[in-house]
Amino acid sequence: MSTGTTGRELPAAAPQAAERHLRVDAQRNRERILEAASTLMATQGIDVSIDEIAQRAQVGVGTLYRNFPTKGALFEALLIARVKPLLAAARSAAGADDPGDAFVTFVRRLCDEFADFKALADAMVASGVDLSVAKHEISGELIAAVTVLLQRAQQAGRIRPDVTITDVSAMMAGLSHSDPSFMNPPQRQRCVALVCDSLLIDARSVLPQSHLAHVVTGMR
Amino acid sequence: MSTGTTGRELPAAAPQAAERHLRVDAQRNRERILEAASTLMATQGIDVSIDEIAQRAQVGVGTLYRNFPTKGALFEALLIARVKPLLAAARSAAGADDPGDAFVTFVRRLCDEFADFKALADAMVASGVDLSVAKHEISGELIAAVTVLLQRAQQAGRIRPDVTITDVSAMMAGLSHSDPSFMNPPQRQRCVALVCDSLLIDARSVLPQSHLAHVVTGMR
DNA sequence: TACTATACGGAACGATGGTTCCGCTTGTCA
DNA sequence: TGACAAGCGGAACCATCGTTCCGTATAGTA
Repeated sequence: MSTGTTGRELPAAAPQAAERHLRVDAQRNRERILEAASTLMATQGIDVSIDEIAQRAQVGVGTLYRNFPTKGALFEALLIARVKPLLAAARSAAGADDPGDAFVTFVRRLCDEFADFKALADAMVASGVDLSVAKHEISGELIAAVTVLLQRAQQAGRIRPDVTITDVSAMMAGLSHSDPSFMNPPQRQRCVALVCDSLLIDARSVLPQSHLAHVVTGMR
Repeated sequence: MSTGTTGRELPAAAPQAAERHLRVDAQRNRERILEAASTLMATQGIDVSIDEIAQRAQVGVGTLYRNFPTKGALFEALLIARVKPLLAAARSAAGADDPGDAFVTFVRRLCDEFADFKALADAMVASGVDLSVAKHEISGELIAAVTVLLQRAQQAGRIRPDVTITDVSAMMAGLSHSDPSFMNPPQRQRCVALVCDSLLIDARSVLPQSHLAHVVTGMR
């Protein structure tokens, strides 16, 4: 997929490194691009412009496109790097002693990740498809892992049995809004706690303080 | 414009419409524009292009701009028309016998509205600011009315006391996603039920079926 | 009917943003 | 050190979209 139609051979975003022998400056630039993109997508999400990324990485847009054939490819490369540890976490959580707690912990982590890297939330929201229909391999694996986690927690009698993985996905996507004006990280934590309360059979958590502590906004 | 809950008149839209004496063709075109915009924004949200609206209304873009100086103005005119009945509903709900049920009913209606008119959801999400900080007058009134409704329900011991209006706004905004691939109306209803369960002190609703066309949610 | 203020249509404009092209630079290797 | 493939930068291209402008059409009126 994504071979440049011009026949210009490009190091593919994901399965590179091994065969391809990059010149040292090219290697350095590639890393710069990834770092810049990661930083910017963390705060601005998918809406960062290519120009801005290239500028921050101190390369020209041409260089960026030599490494990643489209904006989507760059985006995906970063996303996969983010999702992989989540996948591992979900799998290990599924084997935990208390699947109920493990589930809640994982959901919390997922939402923290959204807060740390807006692009991830954007991906889940804008093309929520990816995570519920397993369009991409990695997304499919994640959703599969979370499904197992959810089932274990339900079998253990901790999560209400009528909740589906689609419900969970949808709620997570809902919490992914990153409009900082009111869905800031502390607020998100409160909402996560509420959502978890609704999923758990016998829980009523103490809501974390809202933005009084760290965040200064004009509200309230 | 699908749900004919009540005669939701399309707006006379602007304050100046009263004194201005429009030519009959101009009047007709204005109505066509509002109708086209309403239809398109219901499904596509704020992202509809002006060209598309003008085309559907069978007028030129110039005509559209003569009636509404910016895209935002047109958008706002439609939005106000949508929010007004909601405002009335919130106010009347605040005086209901059982504020807890009234609160839940209102929240459900709000989400239905999102499903029927994506632009409303977009407004709440993209500039969620409007509803939580009362940037616009009508938004401020709505949030004030819902605040009263929430407080009554809390005083009646139905809604957990640690929940704030900001929590409610944030959750509502979260549920406003309209990616039809997985946050379709039936799915949204399930999520609304879950959210309501998390807000209520002593409730565990029966989740509506996800694939049925119309659903009855029984609250206990 | 003739006149004119009002309204109309849609080409053109300017901003934005992703993508391509190509002349120039530089790392690498013999 | 010299040659050249690999890599670089960024102007230019193209598509989209909100908005403006202006020559033309017509409703309303005398």
